[in-house]
Amino acid sequence: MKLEKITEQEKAGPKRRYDDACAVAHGMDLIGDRWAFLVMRELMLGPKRFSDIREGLAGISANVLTQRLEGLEESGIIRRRRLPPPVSAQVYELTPWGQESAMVMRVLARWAARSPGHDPSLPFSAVSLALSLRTMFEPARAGDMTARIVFETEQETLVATLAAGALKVVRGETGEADVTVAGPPRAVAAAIYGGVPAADLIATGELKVAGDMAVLSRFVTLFPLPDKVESGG
Amino acid sequence: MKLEKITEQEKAGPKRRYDDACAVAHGMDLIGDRWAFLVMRELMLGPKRFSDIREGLAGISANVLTQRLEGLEESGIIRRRRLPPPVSAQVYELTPWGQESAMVMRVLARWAARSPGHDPSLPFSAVSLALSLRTMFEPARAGDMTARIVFETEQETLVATLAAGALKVVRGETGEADVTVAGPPRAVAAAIYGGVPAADLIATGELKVAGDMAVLSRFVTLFPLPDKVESGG
DNA sequence: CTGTATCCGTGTTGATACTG
DNA sequence: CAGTATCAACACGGATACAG
Repeated sequence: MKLEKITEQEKAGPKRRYDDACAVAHGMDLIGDRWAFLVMRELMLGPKRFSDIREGLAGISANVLTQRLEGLEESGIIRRRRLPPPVSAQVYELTPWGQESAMVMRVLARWAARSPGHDPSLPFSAVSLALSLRTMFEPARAGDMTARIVFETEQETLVATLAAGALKVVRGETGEADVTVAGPPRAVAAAIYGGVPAADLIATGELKVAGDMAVLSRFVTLFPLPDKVESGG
Repeated sequence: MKLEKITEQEKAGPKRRYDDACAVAHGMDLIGDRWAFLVMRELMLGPKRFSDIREGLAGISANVLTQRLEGLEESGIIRRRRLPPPVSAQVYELTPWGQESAMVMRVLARWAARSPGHDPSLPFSAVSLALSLRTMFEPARAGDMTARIVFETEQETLVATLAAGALKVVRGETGEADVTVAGPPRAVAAAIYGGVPAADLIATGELKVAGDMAVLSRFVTLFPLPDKVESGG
């Protein structure tokens, strides 16, 4: 009976979209489905496999992730690629246009960071840490500082390279560094955004630091958060 | 039996949020609910009443709009205000912080406008037209041009003021203008973004124009759309 | 007239279990 | 590892009825 492959859903896919030519509405059609934008976030540092995406998205279920990946691929935001034989795995990656959504993410994050309802005590992943560094970096504060800092978390290793007033944050690459910081992303965030002295975090065992502490001490001052909105709104 | 007003939902409001400290996730908590960002869009030109918001949002139902307004107010993005007695009506308006989401909207719109899936033939409102003008305006093309153009649509009257390389688009104000354009937002968009000569639109009766046609002819060239992504992605 | 509340059919989401 | 199947809970949209 499976010969009759009924493809009803193909012909009438009345997905719930906004019926609006406005580019804002179309933008929300693209990224507004639940989890969609966070799936894109997970891919911002490079290609990932299904399971790795899922690991970074606490709470998403497999079927929803499948749907979102299909939708994002259909929209041209991501593509799936099969890695060459040595590792026979499939990965998802942003298309060039998909990568340009980084600007949307950045502006949204800077706006949302000012929200009275933003709760920094919630879970925080390595990918989020990397993106937040890119987002909150203030070149003016860096001056001519040069540094290479490695962040080792349970999930990922991040390398931040500061040179010529620009900051690059990528994942993976190991290599020599001025400082190596090991610990959960939350603890790193506490040092950078929470104003908690690195020494305290080391003392409590939350962070382990090897290398030039002075570089780290200065580095953590380069990421000022935008001001919160006053209670009046 | 209605004496026992059970308020279970109040104490445990397990609204579906992302459990994530990442500012991107929080941003989607704020604007990601269906219709939420478009409700904000409707308020970008100034305060509006419930019914007027709803008119700009074809397809939204009254109960959903009520929920969104509550949610946005609780988030500190909008506030409700009661107009003084002469007009005993309630209006909704963006808070100062809510207005700053205009930047998010702008970047999202510019990114989404490049989407292969963007369909400009869908319904298009006066608010969307106003915002798109703000979004796509290219100051470099304006040079030292000065103009005041009035767009009269069925729903709203918009006034675009170009001076000193800056464009202001507001609603309401009538006043003298170099050109007055009357017709549906779609037709105006066709002239500005679709490259359709204004003369054609006048000939077919889609637009009515009074005043200096030369000003209009130049004005429509100031809003280049970002390039679409090539089919390859 | 301006919202708000309730009922209801339907589609989407999310948790668990399961298959290639 | 990479999804699919199933099912319960919820959100959405439409209609209607109600309150100021």
